[in-house]
Amino acid sequence: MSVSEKIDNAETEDRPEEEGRPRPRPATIYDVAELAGVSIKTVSKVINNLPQVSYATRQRVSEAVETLSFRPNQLARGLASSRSFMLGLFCDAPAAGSGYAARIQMAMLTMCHNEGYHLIVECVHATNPQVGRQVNALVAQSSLAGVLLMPPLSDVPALIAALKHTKTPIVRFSPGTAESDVIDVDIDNCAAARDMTNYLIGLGHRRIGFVRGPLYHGDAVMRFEGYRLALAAAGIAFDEDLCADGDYTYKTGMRAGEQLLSLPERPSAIFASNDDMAAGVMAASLRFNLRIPQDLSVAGFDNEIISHAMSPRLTTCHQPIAEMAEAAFFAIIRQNKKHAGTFHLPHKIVVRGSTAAPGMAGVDNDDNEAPTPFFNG
Amino acid sequence: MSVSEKIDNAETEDRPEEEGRPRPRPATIYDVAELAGVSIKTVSKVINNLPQVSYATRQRVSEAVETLSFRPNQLARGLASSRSFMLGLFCDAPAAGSGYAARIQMAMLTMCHNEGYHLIVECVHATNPQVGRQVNALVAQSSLAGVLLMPPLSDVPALIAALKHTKTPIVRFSPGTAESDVIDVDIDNCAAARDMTNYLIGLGHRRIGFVRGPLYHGDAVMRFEGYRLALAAAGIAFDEDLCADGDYTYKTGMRAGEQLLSLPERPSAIFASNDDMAAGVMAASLRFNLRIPQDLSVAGFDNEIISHAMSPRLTTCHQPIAEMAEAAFFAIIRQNKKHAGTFHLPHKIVVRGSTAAPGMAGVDNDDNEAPTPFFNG
DNA sequence: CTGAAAGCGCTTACAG
DNA sequence: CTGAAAGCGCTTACAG
Repeated sequence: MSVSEKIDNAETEDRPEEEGRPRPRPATIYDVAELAGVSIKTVSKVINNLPQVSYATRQRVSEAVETLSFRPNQLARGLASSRSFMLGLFCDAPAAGSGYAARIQMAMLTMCHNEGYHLIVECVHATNPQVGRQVNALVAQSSLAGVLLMPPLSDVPALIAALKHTKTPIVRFSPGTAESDVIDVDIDNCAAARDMTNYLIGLGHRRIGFVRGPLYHGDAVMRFEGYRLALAAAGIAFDEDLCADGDYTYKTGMRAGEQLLSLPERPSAIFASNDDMAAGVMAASLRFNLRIPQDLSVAGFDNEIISHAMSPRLTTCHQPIAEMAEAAFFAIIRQNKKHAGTFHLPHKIVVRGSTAAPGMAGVDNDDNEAPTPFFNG
Repeated sequence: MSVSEKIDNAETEDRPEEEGRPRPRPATIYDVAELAGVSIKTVSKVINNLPQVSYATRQRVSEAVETLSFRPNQLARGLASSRSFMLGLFCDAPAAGSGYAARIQMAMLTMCHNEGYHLIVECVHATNPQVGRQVNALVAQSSLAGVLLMPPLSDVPALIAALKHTKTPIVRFSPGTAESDVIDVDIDNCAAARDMTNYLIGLGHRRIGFVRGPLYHGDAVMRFEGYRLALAAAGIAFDEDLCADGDYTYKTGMRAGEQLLSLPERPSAIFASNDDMAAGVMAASLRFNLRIPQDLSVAGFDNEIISHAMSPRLTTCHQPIAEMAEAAFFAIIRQNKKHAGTFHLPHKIVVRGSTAAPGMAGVDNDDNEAPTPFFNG
């Protein structure tokens, strides 16, 4: 089929079927080379932005690309170079902590779009013993440029081992365990939880309840640790009775809140490991007829959209999602696992109306907000 | 680096460097054919479950596959057959209505995983005039087996035209406009909103407020239509003053609630087009010191997790997410756009504590729940 | 029931 | 600065 025929056909798409005409096949690198009067090698250089092509030639090729609406076939490219422009994003069930995962995904999507990559999302079950097989089946088959692990997958040794075996660069978000030859991206969850606890202590709280997250989440472990460190530093004895367990869902947060508020001597503040659970605590406080923050201060973690959507709005800890996604992306693309290590991005305590000194009414000041938008920002 | 050197390196990954050993290159179809003593054609048949291979041969090939941990390279497969095992999921920014989109994505992930497909998620901006180019760059390049359009992308003509041009099967979720040669999957939003309105009317409500969703969302249009039809059928005059606008976010729901509750003669019930906005309405009602449902009934739509996570829990309309994903998946895979048309899946009104007859206390009965889980179910 | 050969559309040494 | 050729790992008519 000649180039002109092809061009012709592409145009016929909206008209009724015409016979005797070959079907519009997308233009290939050969078509471009022919139209530009160069070899395919030269075209390849141009579309890959490689040097050593004269300006005039580059220009001519670009025009041909434009004329033919040529788009290099990613499959062929990947096959020939054994490196695809695809990143794998592996996540567990989204039920728990879904806000964080969804925001990371969105931010990664933006990065990929800007840089010409694509994101393959895969659902992997942390507890599946076949996890290694599943990983190989995907990674080996598709020469993924890298794999991003969302918690709690960041801490599944079998998964990481399988991934390392395939030589795929790995980025783990918010891991709780150490691992060699991988890139870790998170905030310092321990320091952040310590900061939040210190803030509550600074307000005058002494009996501070804590709602733990699921301990197979590394970040949940670190946040609990930060809480304890802050108490210790302030000379407040740790009291297991002031701790309750949740799995990062609203419902378990509510149960935990009921448990803590049923104590003979109830806490004056409750710090939940994430915003969903903090929302549950606030719901529980209604049943005890407690005013927030006069009778009970509540703090969350993550700066999820829900933390904004309550009344009073929730004091929480902001994670710089977009920056984390950007760090992960470039670490995986550019450094190709040579620069394994940890990226600790800065967190920020966001004070809103749900916390105050014991017995005091709250102040909910919009100016306290992080200036960055919640999503994509 | 020579091939043998390369092979060498991979093998040594966990052990100290060994010399003289070829590197573990992933097994190819040739390796399998050699080990099984057959041609690659036969191997191809076996791995693709094609007929006309004797049982004994199939057995031998399968063993070789197992022994070598062979996984067919998806890139090569896609290139050779010009059909990949990848589906594209296109969504707009996730801010509004993100719950629905996230749940669809999760359900599609499960479908893909079960059926050996992969999901490429792409962020497309409905208002981007270059939308056609963006689509081509992805679809044409990767021979996607099909593309799933999430609202509001379901109603972006330029996008759909570009997609049709590439001959890719298209599934639209919850579209508001008609389109030929595509597969549509949704519930009957109009009938569902009518059912909900009828339910409120049946409770004795006459002044029923309505919070519209963004009208570039087809489902928002249909839900508004259903509300009006129900009023008309009951002989209740439509009153634009009882309507307010939102964009499916909590915040706009709260504003809409404030607007409607500030009316001289305020509504006894408010039906919001989605759960997030209904939650906003409930928050607004607090500021007016209204008890729910005694002073105000509130209904939402979608049966999002948030509808469960409020007190009282929200009366809403359940969408069968998993069934929608399944219908979409098989429509795209099997029917390959030959059977274009609409799949209307059944909705279900879920009555909870936020609605009651005017002046009456609510009943929140767990048994009213749809027995299906929220996610994946 | 099975094989040998061509081809999918690129990239990549190797030459010049 | 550019070209001709081999090869990535599959599928698919075409033969038998």
